[in-house]
Amino acid sequence: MHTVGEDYVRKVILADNQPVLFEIRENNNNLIIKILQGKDSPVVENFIHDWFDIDRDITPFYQLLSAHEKLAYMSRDFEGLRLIGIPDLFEAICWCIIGQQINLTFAYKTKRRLVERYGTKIIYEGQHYYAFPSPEALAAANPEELKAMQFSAQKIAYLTGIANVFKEGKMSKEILLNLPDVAAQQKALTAIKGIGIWTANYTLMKTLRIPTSIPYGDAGLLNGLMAHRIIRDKKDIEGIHAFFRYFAGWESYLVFYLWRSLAPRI
DNA sequence: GCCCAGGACTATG
DNA sequence: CATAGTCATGGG
Repeated sequence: MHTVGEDYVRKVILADNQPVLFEIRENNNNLIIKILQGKDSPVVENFIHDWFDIDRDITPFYQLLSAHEKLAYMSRDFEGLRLIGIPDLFEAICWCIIGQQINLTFAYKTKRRLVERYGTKIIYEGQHYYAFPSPEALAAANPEELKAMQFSAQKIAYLTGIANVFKEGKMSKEILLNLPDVAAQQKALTAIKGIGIWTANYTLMKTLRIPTSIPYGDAGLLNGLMAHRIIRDKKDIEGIHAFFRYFAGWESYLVFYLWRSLAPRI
């Protein structure tokens, strides 16, 4: 979904239904945005603000983090890391479905096949860049092709079903934003086949950036808590809640940092 | 060969 | 409401 180089990242998004390829570089604590192909639009800058959570002051989180006996190292090792969001609700949900109960390496592999087959493509300097498939494209996908990409029959049904829900306008970011509270948003999401509480919370955390809506029970999260000896038993629900209480308001950031801690060290 | 993987659904007590 | 069985397949 994006290409990372030595000192840049490139990504395609749809702005007014037209693909735009942009590049971001860092220069003296500023981000330099360059449109490589397509039409410039405020949508691009807005997307980047949302994607990187640019407008948030994360110093309160760092105060909590650096005062924590087991996690203080993160404020140095991961200095400045922001919660990378998934601004597109449809993409966030699909990514959850793809990743459910399979290892991440395999999940990325199948997602890549999906994107390269049904996504919108831009070719720039011989390189191929893709935007995530639209609900329409995925709704029209051939189940046999999806099967060949190693999606299970269940996941094919979920993905195409959700694509149709979006295509028919029965679910959208706007619909979620107009609901009164998080409980109502969770309910609206889990009413859709294939979306359980884990997917609902992950999505609300990554797309709407609701700090308290985190995927409790997530395999990676539990592993992160175990690795840092914050809990000794994955069923220690009370221990997990007590830990998150200390980081009230920054729960989602904590989850993101714990996931980060599990990634291979460079 | 075995266990686990950034779960969800359905059936059953 | 809580638990068990099922799906499905790669990665370590």
